[in-house]
Amino acid sequence: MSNNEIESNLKKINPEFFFDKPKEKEAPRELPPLEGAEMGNVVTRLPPEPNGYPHIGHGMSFYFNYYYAKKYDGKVILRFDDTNPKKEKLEYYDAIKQDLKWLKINWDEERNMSDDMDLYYKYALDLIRISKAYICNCDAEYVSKLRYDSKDCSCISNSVQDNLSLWKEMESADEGRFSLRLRGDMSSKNTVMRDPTMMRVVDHPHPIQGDKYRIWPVYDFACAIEDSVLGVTHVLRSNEFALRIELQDYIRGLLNLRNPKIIEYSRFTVKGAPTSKRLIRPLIEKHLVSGWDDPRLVTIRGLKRRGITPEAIHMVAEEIGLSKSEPVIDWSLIESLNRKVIDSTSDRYYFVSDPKILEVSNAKCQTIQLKRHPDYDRGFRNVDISGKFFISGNDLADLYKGQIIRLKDLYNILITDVQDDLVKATRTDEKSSKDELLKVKKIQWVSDKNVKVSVTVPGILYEGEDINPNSLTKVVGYGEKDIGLLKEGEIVQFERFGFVRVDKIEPNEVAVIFAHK
RNA sequence: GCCCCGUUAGUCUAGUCCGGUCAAGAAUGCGGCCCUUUCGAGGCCGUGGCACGGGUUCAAAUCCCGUACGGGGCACCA
Repeated sequence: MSNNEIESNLKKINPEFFFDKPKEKEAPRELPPLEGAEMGNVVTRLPPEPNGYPHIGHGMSFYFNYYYAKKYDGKVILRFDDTNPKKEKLEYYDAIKQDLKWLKINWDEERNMSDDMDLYYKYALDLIRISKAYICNCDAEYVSKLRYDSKDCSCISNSVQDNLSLWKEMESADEGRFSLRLRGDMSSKNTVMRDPTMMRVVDHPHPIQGDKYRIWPVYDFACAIEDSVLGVTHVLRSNEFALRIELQDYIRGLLNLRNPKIIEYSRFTVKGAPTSKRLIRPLIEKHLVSGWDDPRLVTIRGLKRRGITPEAIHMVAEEIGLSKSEPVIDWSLIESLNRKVIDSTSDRYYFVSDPKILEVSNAKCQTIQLKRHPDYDRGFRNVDISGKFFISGNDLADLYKGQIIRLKDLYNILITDVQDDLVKATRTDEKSSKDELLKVKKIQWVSDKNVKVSVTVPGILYEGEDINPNSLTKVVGYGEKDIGLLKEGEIVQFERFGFVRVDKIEPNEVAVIFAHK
């Protein structure tokens, strides 16, 4: 049989097989269902450490946890992981909450790990009593070496009584002298299981608890307990914690605590932007960026200042998903998603960079109305015009004598003279029929009643390993007068220039930050 | 060094557990066309990929072994 014969026979047997199925419009991307989630019974947590300002990576993580709590009609707990008094600062507790609110991520309950010190003490003593933890007085470096070699130190043979009395001693001991270590498994391939420290002395006031406590839990111990006693059902976190699941589950097992379901994903980065506090902090300290809200940074505050919206950040999270590979996204993705969010709500204004004078000889003084948005009804802006205009130097470069162009939304002009920074023209009705207008070059303009505008243009901070010294540039020009009436934080579009966010309104200048085209 | 996780178009992602419907995407980028008094938005079309090498099987992106590359862990940080 030839292929054609086979096909025609098959058509007789099952004609439906050959129908072209209509293309179904598939649903937009959505995060996958959460394993083991029951409606109304999901509890997640947002676990920031109050030691800096959150960046987009934290934002993703916050969003995932928030998203699933909402999706399953559950609860999300904001829990500050503040068990290292040396690193936490009071200002960050509040800053993080502000950033979360701006991100439109709400929480149902707020906690600090440091509120539960008594609980950690109780469980620490439980571990000692069941002989699953011991006080170790070896120095950190020595312990580290032994753990590396899977060897016990002699402290492991301390009796329960020894440990209980050493615990008392530890309460007033110098920092570094004693630690409480779990009896884990020294031969485990998973090095975090090799008798890790659970509690240690930190001789430093805590931003909330002050000097009340000197013995502090380490992350694994506090987290193992908190995730259980707070009723957390699902933990969504990045994979640097992957090896701690075994440890935290083991601790909970010893203490008869319930395990949450843990889901991991890789941390992601934005190309050319440092995406960790570890990398951002030195940039600030060396004044290579202006602060945590520098618009070149992908901190939440940096993104905000640049005009990226919370909705766009949510969309990025949904686009990336809980991926285990290591995504390196390009700014263009953020920009594209952000454009979708702001395009319909951004008023349009005219702005000319590198302004050059345009004189229109037979123009008359008048007030005209321009639409704030070409596609949506957002009202009008009034512009007073005379015969003197400013146009952008870029546009001037393409003009020539005898050319007819359109001052957008105004009228056509015939160019009569082009000099380095001056153009002369006369108003004309030529080429203004609908058909002709389609082909006529249209440029933005600003009347002589205008406002000075400076646009800060954030660029890529890193090119490969190297800092880009020209990552922040400035474009100055004139904008139509109403730009001076905008409010700080507003996002508008300068036509044929790009979207900008108003950063600061000063008496004689409006400072904006360029978001993207 | 040891251990864990990953590798699907330029980028991002679904599929991998339970092999065939996957010559695999609704994203983004790029190219083209349409629309538009913005180089924005919108619409349509196109471009382009299963890291590599073996094996198992009638059949492998999917299972097994190995290699390479990337990330993470081995803190009295989180």
